[in-house]
Amino acid sequence: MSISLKQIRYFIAAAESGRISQAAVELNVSQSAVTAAVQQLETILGVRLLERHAAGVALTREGNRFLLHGRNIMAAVAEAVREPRAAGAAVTGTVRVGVTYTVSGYFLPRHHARFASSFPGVTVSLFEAPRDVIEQALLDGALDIAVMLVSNLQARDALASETLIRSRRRLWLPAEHPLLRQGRVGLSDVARHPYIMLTVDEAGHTAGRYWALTPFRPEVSFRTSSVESVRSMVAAGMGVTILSDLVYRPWSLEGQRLERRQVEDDIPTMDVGLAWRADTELTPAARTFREFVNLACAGQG
Amino acid sequence: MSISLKQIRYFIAAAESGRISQAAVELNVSQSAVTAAVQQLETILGVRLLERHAAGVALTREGNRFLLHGRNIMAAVAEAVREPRAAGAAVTGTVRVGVTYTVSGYFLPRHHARFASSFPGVTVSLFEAPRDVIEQALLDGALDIAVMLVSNLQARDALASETLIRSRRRLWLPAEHPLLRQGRVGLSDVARHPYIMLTVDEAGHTAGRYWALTPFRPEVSFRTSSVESVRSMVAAGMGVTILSDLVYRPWSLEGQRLERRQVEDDIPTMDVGLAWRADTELTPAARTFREFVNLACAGQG
DNA sequence: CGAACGGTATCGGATTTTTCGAAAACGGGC
DNA sequence: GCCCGTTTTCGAAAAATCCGATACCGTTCG
Repeated sequence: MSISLKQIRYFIAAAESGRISQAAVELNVSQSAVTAAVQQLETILGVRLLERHAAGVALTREGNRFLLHGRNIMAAVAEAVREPRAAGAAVTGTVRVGVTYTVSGYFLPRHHARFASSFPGVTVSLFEAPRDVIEQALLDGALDIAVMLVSNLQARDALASETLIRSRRRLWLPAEHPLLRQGRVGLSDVARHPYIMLTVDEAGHTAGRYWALTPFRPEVSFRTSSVESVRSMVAAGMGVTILSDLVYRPWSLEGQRLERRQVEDDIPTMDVGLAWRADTELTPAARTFREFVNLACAGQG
Repeated sequence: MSISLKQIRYFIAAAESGRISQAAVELNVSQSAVTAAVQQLETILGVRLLERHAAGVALTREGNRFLLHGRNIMAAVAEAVREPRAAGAAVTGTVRVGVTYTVSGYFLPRHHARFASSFPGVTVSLFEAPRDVIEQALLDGALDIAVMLVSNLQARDALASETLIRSRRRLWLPAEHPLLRQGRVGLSDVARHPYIMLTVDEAGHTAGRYWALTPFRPEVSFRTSSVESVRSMVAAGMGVTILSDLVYRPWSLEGQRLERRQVEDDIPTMDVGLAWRADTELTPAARTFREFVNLACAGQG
């Protein structure tokens, strides 16, 4: 049997009032219904959520934690039900969106078609460029909004930004690589193998930041601006690399397998997000775009 | 009748496979069950979610939108069910938390007791100070993490941060104020009335930023570092102010009523969030604290 | 020490909801 | 105009939920 919203609603009421019988009154159901709902929840989760006392019930640690989750779920449901009628049929206009390399290939495509069908009146005009060009275009007013790696953002004062997803960077290896069999893998181990360096989206610069915290340096054997090329070279055993899960695929174009491993050292995540000019209001079309992408990325951050 | 998780699950399956009958097979239920679930959903929401064609079903605009919400809900549920057993009973240690004025009075109390009971092994050591002092303490390693107004953060390179909640800033007015009856209210209107300026948490500096975008200036009649005092003075009709919803209460300490109105001009939100030193890993206790506060604030941002 | 009290757990029966399978209606494509 | 795959409809069967009464348990008070 599976969890249900009713169980969550009853549990929240019981937790908040501190008495099952009181919660039952507030919910306009019988006390036994609330008791049963909480018990079902406890059975499914395999945890005791409430401590039963003579004076009522109190939350256990796990109950406390689940209460937070439960409230989030109910909030998400309320948001979903909240006037789905006004689904922006009326919004029209053009939104000029700047994107960087990684974003245009690996992030935006998932959402683009969906946005177009949700908002037929809004035209998305895409513009791919390096980070600095996009920042300037935003400041000049040539772009309304940008989807980019916000961790690389420079003009933090003049541009507002928000993070949409965080993608973990991990070590990419060919199948049968010795590091796959090793217990722990750190940057010191990576430094002993040829390294394929990606050069787009300031990947080299980012890599420099976390390598700089160690005494080691990657032994770069090849630099390329193509992720497909990185995959092929790693799969062919010509080197290893560290890149984000967002651009990872288990197969190279030639069909050879790629493996992936967590690195012990602390490597920052790759943060994809939105940026726009801070001191001007977004156009209606841009605001719509922002809301949509936010919604589409919620709950997978 | 109310929405249920089953309906959402069935709808998502139908939307993804594009055929109700196919979705039914995947869900191991009959076609009619899926049909009924989608219809119930459509009835409750008052919107058509799927277009029925001879070849199957396609999402409407509203269906598209609801699909995103539905996925978020299911993700939230999955997260809630995911091993609630390991609810950090084992985590022990001390986390040194820096807070600024607004946070310590209006944000943290809600979560503090709850955190303490969820993680009895973790001691929270609180330290209230102005923003600049806290930033320095983070950099010095005297604090593990801080809860503060991240929009005011200065050391953006050395400190990592994330936003927890955004609180809208609105105009506070005494009951029966003429601006309450006016159609639209902008900063130009506010400038014509005496203004009570709060001086804590760089509120004055923040206010300066959005006033600077207009030709108007607030006619400051009084400056204070006490929010209670602001409330009392506004309630008594001695002036108006613009402050965030987080610190708003409908009554002053004397029991007089306060009203609140949206301002036409674009006023930035007050963003409460976490900050910590970027180049060192969080301690286990600090990580626990971070995860907890994130969870507690999800779905109300 | 025992009875009264306030609370939760349990149980059987009634009710509501959900599900199923078959048949009917629908819409394109040939 | 008919065929095919699909969705909708419908009544009966199954499942679940709910209720109310009762049993139970710990505290408090006489």
